[in-house]
Amino acid sequence: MGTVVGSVDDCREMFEGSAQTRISPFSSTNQIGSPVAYKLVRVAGDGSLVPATDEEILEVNETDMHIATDATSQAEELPSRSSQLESSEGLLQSDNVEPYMDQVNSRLEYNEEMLQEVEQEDRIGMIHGSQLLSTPPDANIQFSSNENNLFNDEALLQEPTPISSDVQNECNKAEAYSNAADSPRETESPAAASQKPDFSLVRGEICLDNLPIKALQETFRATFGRDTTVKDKTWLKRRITMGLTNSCDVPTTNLTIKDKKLVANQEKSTDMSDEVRATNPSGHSLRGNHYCAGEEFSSEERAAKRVRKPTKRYIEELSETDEKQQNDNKSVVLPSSKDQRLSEKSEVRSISVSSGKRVTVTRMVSLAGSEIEVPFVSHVRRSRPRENIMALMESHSSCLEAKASAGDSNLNLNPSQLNSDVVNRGSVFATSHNNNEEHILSEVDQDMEPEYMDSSGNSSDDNSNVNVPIMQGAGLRRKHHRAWTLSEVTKLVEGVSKYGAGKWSEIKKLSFSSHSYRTSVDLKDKWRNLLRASFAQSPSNNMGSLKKHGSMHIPMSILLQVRELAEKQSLVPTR
DNA sequence: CTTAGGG
DNA sequence: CCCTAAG
Repeated sequence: MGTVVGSVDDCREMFEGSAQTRISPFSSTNQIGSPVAYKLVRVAGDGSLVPATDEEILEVNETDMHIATDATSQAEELPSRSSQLESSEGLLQSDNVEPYMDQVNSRLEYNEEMLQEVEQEDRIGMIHGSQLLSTPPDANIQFSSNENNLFNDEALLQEPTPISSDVQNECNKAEAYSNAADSPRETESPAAASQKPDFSLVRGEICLDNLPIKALQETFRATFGRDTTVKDKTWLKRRITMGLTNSCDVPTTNLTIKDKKLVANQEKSTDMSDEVRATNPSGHSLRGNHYCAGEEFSSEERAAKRVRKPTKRYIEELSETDEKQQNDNKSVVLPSSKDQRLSEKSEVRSISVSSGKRVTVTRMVSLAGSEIEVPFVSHVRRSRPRENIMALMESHSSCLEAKASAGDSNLNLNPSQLNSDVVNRGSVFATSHNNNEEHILSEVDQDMEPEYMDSSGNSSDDNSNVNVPIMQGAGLRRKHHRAWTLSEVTKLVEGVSKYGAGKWSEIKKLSFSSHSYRTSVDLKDKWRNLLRASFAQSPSNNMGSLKKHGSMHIPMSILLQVRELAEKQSLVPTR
């Protein structure tokens, strides 16, 4: 439907050429790159699977599944799909994209049709069993066209604005979409098909238990289209099973596969149509979604004994894991102090409070070959570093399943990272000081804060609601935004008057000792803004109408002070 | 690490 | 706010 669909060869070419980074608005990035498409899904109440949005994926990345420990809230917060639909639609409207609605709706219907077709095909394929692979070539094309439509629809839903040039975002999105649109026919992505893996091994019913490692490896290759050197039988079986069933819900016990499905592993094809619409771009319900992969894993993990759970990161990095990992694991890189700054209390709270009793939350970490138990802590990286890391990783692996190198063992680069994180935050926990600290401090701030509130109504800033708004819609930037308080501004001004502009670290140390956040850079920036404001407003006092409504109205007194100081400083640069 | 500036 | 280049 208007979407350009490349032939299988095209897909392959794109795939091999690492075309993931290529972004074409309408030809739709064909991100079937990896032969294995892991779905990040959320399990709805009825057991059906709902694809994760890209935001969810990000969230999961960040918060991992520590939220999953809070089992009760999950159930409560679990939104029905219909409500998600509503919210998503409401979102659309509020985003002023009504013009798109008709189009979107029609497209959705269309997709439903397509999905049903696919479903049918799937059934046929199942009936014919071994003929799955010999399905007409156009079947693939049809499918991918469907997927492309999905992609576009989602794009419309989430981002009425033209596709951004943000490669990273795009990649994530692409991931999510490919996930959402993945057909029940899992491994049969065009790319995989083009590589013609030997499916003879994975067809029909297989009892992996009886296979020798060699055969398992073979099967692995057939399933994922790449070789593996892993010798762990259990691991192999799990991986293969997961690949075949396209699910992570793979108990270690029952490894029999029928028709590419785990026995008693109900498919979700019927939900596909819902999924199309249910993908909620809204950040609100994300709370409830956090556990998406979490619950499944955690519950399963218990049954799965010691088998390392395939977290998302694990899966992601497994592909690019290599021999060197062994060495890397030894050296635990301690996070920079910058990482620690801004250990958001919201995080801390969510762990210590929401999980109520501090159960010895531990998680298995495979380190240097053996698995160790470490205090469970989310490797949340709310602060910059995480993004940077991701960016770096992105630039290297660039979303696409990395080289076909297979993990040599259960461990990979992750544990080290994770571990360092754990160490870091673990100490924070031990000296649970940090948690209180901020609260106390913020109280201090509040005490001298019963000040005015302005149009933005934000004097509550600081301590309380720092919940980083999960900006849905366009701009995902601004990870943490704390509105500057009047008291803060005042402090800043007086700090500048005392120590002079430019002595940000001094000011921070002496006047902002209570505000853990607000780095010297922040102060500098704020001061710059204040200057700008103070000067922009003076020439003509009729600036009122032009003033931005969102920002705080800084009292004239302060503005005047600022200007005064500014002039003073400009005359005597250093003093 | 701290500043200064550009984005 | 974020990111970086420079002391």
